[in-house]
Amino acid sequence: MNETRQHLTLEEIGEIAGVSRSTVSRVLNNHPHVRPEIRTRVEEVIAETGYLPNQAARALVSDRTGLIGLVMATDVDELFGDPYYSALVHGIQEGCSESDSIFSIFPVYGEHGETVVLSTLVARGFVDGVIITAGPGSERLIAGLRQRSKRMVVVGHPLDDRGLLRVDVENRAGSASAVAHLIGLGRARVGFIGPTPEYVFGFERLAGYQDAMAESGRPVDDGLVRLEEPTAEGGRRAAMTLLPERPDAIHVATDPMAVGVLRACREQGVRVPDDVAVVGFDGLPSAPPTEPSLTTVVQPVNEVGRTAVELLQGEHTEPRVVSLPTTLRLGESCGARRQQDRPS
Amino acid sequence: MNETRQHLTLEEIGEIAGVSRSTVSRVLNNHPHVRPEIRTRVEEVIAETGYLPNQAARALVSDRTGLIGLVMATDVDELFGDPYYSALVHGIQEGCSESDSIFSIFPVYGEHGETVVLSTLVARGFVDGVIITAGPGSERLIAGLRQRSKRMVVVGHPLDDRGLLRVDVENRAGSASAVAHLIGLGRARVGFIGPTPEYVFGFERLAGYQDAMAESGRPVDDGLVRLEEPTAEGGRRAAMTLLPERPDAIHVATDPMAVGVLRACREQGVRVPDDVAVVGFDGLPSAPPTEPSLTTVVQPVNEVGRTAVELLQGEHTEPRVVSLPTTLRLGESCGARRQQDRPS
DNA sequence: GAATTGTGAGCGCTCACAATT
DNA sequence: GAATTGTGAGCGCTCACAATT
Repeated sequence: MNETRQHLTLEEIGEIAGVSRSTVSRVLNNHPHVRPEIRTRVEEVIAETGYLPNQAARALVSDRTGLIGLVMATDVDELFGDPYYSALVHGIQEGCSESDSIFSIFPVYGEHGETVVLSTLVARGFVDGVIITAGPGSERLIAGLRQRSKRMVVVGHPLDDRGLLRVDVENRAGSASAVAHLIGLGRARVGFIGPTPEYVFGFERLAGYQDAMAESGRPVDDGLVRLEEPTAEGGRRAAMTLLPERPDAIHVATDPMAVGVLRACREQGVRVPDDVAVVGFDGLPSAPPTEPSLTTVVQPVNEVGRTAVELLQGEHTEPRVVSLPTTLRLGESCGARRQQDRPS
Repeated sequence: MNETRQHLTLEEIGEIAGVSRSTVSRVLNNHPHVRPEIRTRVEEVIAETGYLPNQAARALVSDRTGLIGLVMATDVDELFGDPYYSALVHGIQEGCSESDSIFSIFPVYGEHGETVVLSTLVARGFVDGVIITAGPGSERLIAGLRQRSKRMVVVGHPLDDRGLLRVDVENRAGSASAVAHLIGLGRARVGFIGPTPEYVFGFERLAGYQDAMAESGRPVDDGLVRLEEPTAEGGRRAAMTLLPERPDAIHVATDPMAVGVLRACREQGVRVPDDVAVVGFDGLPSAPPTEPSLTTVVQPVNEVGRTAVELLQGEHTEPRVVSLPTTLRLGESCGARRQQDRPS
């Protein structure tokens, strides 16, 4: 049993291989200018001894750890089970494995946790860069990180977006395309249901709705707009007060809210898509299916994750926003398919 | 704007405060033997400058990082949404914040990821210790970590359990108590549905079932035992072949499987608990509710997480298993409540 | 003489440069 | 003289010890 000795050093490996620590270091880091037979010998010794370089020493001199951290300021119970995080983590994983970084998630809990993350984790040492998602729970953390972190990429849109390196999706254009689609299907009274104002993406999606309405020459009727908490229950509540206004289409700013809207329609005997067409926003891979299936604006969360890693790796330190385009995915809830099915 | 300078050192802080780097270090690490006024002055300078110690340098000399890593060998899509991980992460969080460690999750993907974790992460440097859950997907990783890691705690029971520091729950006693409960309610033909043999906990829970049957003097009828994949669908399949044997009770080794069993009963017109009593195993906080509500053996996953951290912090390096007791939580599916409701 | 402070060395690497082939 | 190797210094801390009050 080739007992891996606890603390071999470069120096000792060099001694065994009959070279200096520098040469071993060169082999380890794939530097050129090492004679092939020496390289082979050193590699053999490394394999035999099971030597692994001390990361702390490496980090001390190179000021890099190779770690990328996703800071999750949300409560654990929420983040587990959230299809958005699932997709985002997936994308970040891909990005990290392409760039040979190690991906780690730091679940942050309470103010104490925030302090720890701010100080120990990021500001001095543990990670080369940090990815953090925007949202009401992370505003303070982002503010704190802004001053200290060498590298931070924010996913989404925090209230205070000054001077950030950000990745986002085209919320406004995405919602506009959804509403334009509904209008194109002949819907006349298009409503909007979205989250309360602390969610910036909700604002942007509302703006997209207004864009498309204005574009089509329709009056933007604030009576057809409802803002609620971005959950299924919030969507249901919003729909309960919106349906009496007799909309014939609703653009819902998040899929979970759209699930609530569908539920409200069922409860009220409103047929989807016949009476009301519904188009959501999110289109996450692991979201549960709905009945009828949901037409929705798909945000490329996987791409968002990969892009966040790329930005973190890149050289640019100046503020920058990368905005990724969305796509409209047709389901049954908007009535488009049915129309296609009809003989023309 | 008090621009945080990028790389202040202990030495520089000392210079500003008019003391040596040693004194600053003592203040930072709360060592005794520092004159109060000096301590105050140093603390002021630290606060003003926003100084934070370099973690790499600290780790290099102290051989500790303060990081504890949860290695997740499962596919991300699975682990997100799994109530077990959710509860476990919660417990580990609590344990870490009590012991002033930083908690990080390392999602591992594919063989490349395994190598990275083995070498870079654990063996030399990044984390002080590693927590990893047992399961078919993590056997190889555990084997690899076993030789290298200074500290590893395995949660659950891997096939190869030699020489490990482990935390587990009392699977056998828990299942035995469930079955004893069913027998005590007057059920005569008690069946067992559990996972296929690569899941060690399934074995143990089966053994508990057999214990309780033997204890009550009943024959252990293998015709009443079904092993399937540990999912709702697996549970349903198992029940489909077990129900024709006319059991009047079933102990199901995992709650997700029990959900499938309930579904099968519904499909077959078998009433729960009237015709068949069902007792599950898991009792996770964020598991979705069932109809009827499930009587189940509750494993203290939160405690498991905390205990894992404690073991990691502790001084013992000799192999050791901590086994935490389960509790039986009554729901409607076993018929106990109904009996209590009856006038006696 | 006990409490407080500073000095020297060293943790294990990487990098620039000098020394070797 | 170009390719290859080794030496010295230093990254920013902590610890043992010596020196100071």
